[in-house]
Amino acid sequence: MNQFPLINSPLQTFRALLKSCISGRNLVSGAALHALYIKSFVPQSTYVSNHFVLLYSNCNSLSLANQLFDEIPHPNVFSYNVLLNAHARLSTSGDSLTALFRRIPDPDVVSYNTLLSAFAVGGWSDNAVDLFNEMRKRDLDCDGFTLSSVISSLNGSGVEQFHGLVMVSGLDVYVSVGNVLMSSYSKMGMLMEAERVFEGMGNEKRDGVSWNCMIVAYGQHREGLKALSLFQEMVHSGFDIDMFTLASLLTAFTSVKDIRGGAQFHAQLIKTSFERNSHVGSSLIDLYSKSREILNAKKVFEEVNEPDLVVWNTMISGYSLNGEFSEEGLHCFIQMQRAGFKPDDCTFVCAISACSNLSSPSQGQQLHNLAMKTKFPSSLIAVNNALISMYSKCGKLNDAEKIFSRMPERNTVSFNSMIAGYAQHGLGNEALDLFQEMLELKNSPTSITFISVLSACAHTGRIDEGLGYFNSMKNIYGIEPEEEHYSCAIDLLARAGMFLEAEELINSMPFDLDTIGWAALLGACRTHGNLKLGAKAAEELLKLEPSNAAAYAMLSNLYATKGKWDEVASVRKLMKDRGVQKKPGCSWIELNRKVHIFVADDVSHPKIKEVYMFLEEIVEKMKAAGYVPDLRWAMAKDDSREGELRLEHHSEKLAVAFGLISTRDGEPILVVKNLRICGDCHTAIKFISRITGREITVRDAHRYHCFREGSCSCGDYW
DNA sequence: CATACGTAGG
Repeated sequence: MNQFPLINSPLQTFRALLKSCISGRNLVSGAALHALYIKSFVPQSTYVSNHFVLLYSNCNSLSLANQLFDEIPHPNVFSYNVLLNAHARLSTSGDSLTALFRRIPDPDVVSYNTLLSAFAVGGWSDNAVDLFNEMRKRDLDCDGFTLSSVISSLNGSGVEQFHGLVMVSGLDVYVSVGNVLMSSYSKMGMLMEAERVFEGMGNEKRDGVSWNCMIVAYGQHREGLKALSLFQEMVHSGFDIDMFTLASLLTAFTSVKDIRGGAQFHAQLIKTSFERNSHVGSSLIDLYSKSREILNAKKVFEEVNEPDLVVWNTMISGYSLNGEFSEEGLHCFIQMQRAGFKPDDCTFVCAISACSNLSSPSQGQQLHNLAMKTKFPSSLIAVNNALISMYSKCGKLNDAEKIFSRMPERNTVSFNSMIAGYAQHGLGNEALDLFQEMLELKNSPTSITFISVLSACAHTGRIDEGLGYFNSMKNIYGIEPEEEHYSCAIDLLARAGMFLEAEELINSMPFDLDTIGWAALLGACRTHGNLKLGAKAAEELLKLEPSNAAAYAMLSNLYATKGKWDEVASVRKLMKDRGVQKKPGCSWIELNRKVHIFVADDVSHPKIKEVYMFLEEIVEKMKAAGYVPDLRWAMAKDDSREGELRLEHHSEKLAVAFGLISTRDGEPILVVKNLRICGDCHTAIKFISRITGREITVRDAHRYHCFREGSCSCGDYW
């Protein structure tokens, strides 16, 4: 029942009704009251008008709020503040907010706070700092709202100074200020300081958010157990759990890769009110995606009650993290828009990286165009970083460079992406030059930077330099080398034929070499004809991955190089006994937005006759130029026309031939292969590039090969 | 009458 006071004056009743419409976001009754108000003889007051602006703002109608504001005869600072808040919530442009703010004749602390919080949400930290300094210049007293917004906008930088300011001005009584200090310390990697703030608050000064912040902090520092026990303590102390608590705890499980723990916790949530919650849902989707359980992620996604933008973004990101589901990721991107959501910067980052996996430059280009038409609430930097990776992975290194050079602002990830692009394309010198530039510009390298740097050194044969960087990781930058870095270092040594040093490093490293490292060692042994170590590497690799067909192939190839045909046969038998199937190789090329796929000995493509004719002709020219088919790659024992034909019909040759006959003279082409390129094809395409004068890029499962005028960018290292 | 902290992603 409505409990309106009966004896009060009509005006009081009117105000009570209006307030109930505002808090209940009841646009229909509110608008009726508005009509009544205009028609009545009640004197129009700024106070009541402000309430109507608030009503329309709460009901998400910016245009009505604007319209009504313009009709207020004498707007006061409250009127402006309410309108400013409406704009902060419902519009995206930072400039228009500032313009509105500048129209306020005499802005008060709340005006400043409202704009500051909008800056914090939008990530415009420079604007926030400027505005904060302006406040202090005007001698306006800051309060807890001011500082929590400013500190939050800075993403942790300068947290110690602000902590000092908080203490001297006595603003530590505000819980939110303590909370944002904890988050900031955690973001800066200062877990101890965050804990100290949390301890200092004590249970009486904490709220639920304080606990949530601390759980998030433990997650950020890969302290899954501490996060879990803090959660239990929180429950014990009688604090209410909310969706943020649960989402943060799930994120902590994800950060320590504790899938079991996360899934167990998920099971406990089923049949609670949080089961279909969107915050919890997005954390679960992320947990399952990062554990390569994409089907479980999808299941959670389908069960979320009202998926919001974050949920959609997480799902798209999940698909592109699980590369083989990238197609689904793009599909999801389209469905999201059909469901009425406007993609934000994060959506584009995820969708663009799906295009990287698919090697689809045309879809990537489309997304690029679309992204450029969109005004993002936060900076473009992440989108540009994703575009750099996408264009390099799609073989369009020039476009990646264009993006990089035109970026108004770059961060470490930008450099990492561009350096990785150069390294993957075999442009070791360019990669290392950019690395130097990065250091000169005082961008700190990360562990990801060093993976590209080390592989660039390996491909350019810079052994000493590479080892120097490897050692500098820990000594200069305090970055502990991980499995991948050791694998790169092994690769570096082994490619140069320094097998003793490689073995020494393997024996002294703090963990076991991973599959990538053993594979690199095996590959190098094959190139250098090191039977003994190669056999050991193959053994170790097959212990870890008994069904790695490429490992058998490389080993049998190594034996074949040495003419050890009995061993070749026994490797093949072993493979057969274990039921290992060679993954069928396939190559594809995208022309005019259509993907053409070829497998070995293909007969299905409509133009296959022309393809074979072209190959027959060019092989004759190649032979005249000195090409000798390398039958070891045909799995054929002796010289035979059959083996030659089998080579001639490898999928990458078919795709290259099709690309050449379907494009204009001089146009570069890109072919993608699901496995590593075959050695004979590698030699053959070198010849083809010289004879046809074309630039042919092949992206295989491992790296890029850019063939130009008879040589390959990989320098025959692969 | 209005404003803050915490969930996804690069």
